Amino acid sequence: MPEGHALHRLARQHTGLLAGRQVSASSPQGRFAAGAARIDGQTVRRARARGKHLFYDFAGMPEILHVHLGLYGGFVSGPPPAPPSGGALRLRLETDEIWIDLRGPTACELLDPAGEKLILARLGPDPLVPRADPARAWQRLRRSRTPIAAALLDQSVIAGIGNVYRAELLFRHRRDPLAPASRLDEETWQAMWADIVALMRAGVRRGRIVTTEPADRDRRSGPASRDDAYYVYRRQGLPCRLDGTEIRVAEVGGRRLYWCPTCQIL
DNA sequence: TCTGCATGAAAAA
DNA sequence: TTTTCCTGCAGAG
Repeated sequence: MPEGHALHRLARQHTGLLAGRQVSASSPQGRFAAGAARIDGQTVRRARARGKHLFYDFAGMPEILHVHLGLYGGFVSGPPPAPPSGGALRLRLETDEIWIDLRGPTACELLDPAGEKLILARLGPDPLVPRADPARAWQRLRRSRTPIAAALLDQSVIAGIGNVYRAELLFRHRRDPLAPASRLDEETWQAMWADIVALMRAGVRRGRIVTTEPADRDRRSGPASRDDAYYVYRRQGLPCRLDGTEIRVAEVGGRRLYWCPTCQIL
């Protein structure tokens, strides 16, 4: 489930649950045993998200916990008592009031501040970070001959967009996904940036991605089914919502891309 | 119960 | 460009 909105939501949630609290940490699976031992007994300052990365700061130590969920990773949390720690449980954090389990992450490691800086340095602007600078992304896009659909997934261009947001953003702006990124004009890019900021903020509020209706504050839930929540994502073979053309699918940038070949011609 | 696929990205080649 | 990480789910049987 993790595109950028999900990570920002987790950061907010985990800050609320852990900030100012001393945590017990363990790695029943063993793969993060040394790191968990270092964290054990520390007081959490806060959790932060940048793109699809999570960072946890601690009050009494300079190291930072870095988590990247990748495709499979996920958190589960709840009130005590914690369930038996079976399976590949990479990290469990516990306070008197909450347990948080992390399974299957691509990255779960302790970094020094320089290591964190290295990761942040290779991330493009994150639409969910206030005052993030879309011009940094524009400087990359305007010179890139790769398909716009591949460029949008490149985290060093924009941080936080995943396969759902890229397909939906391209549809909403009628862009041919296979056209070179450099074909965009600056005005279009600014409109796309404003749109992805609004879409992802709505995603944080709702806890899910919905691109087919306005980001209305009062309608937290949105459409009942996934099919109604998207214009093109995973709708291959179904009729386009706007003109009825069959939605297509192809591998672009290493992931499956969905688009309407008649609506998206700009 | 089994199989294939999935919202990601680094390492290997 | 391909492989690997190795979880969870939906759909088939």
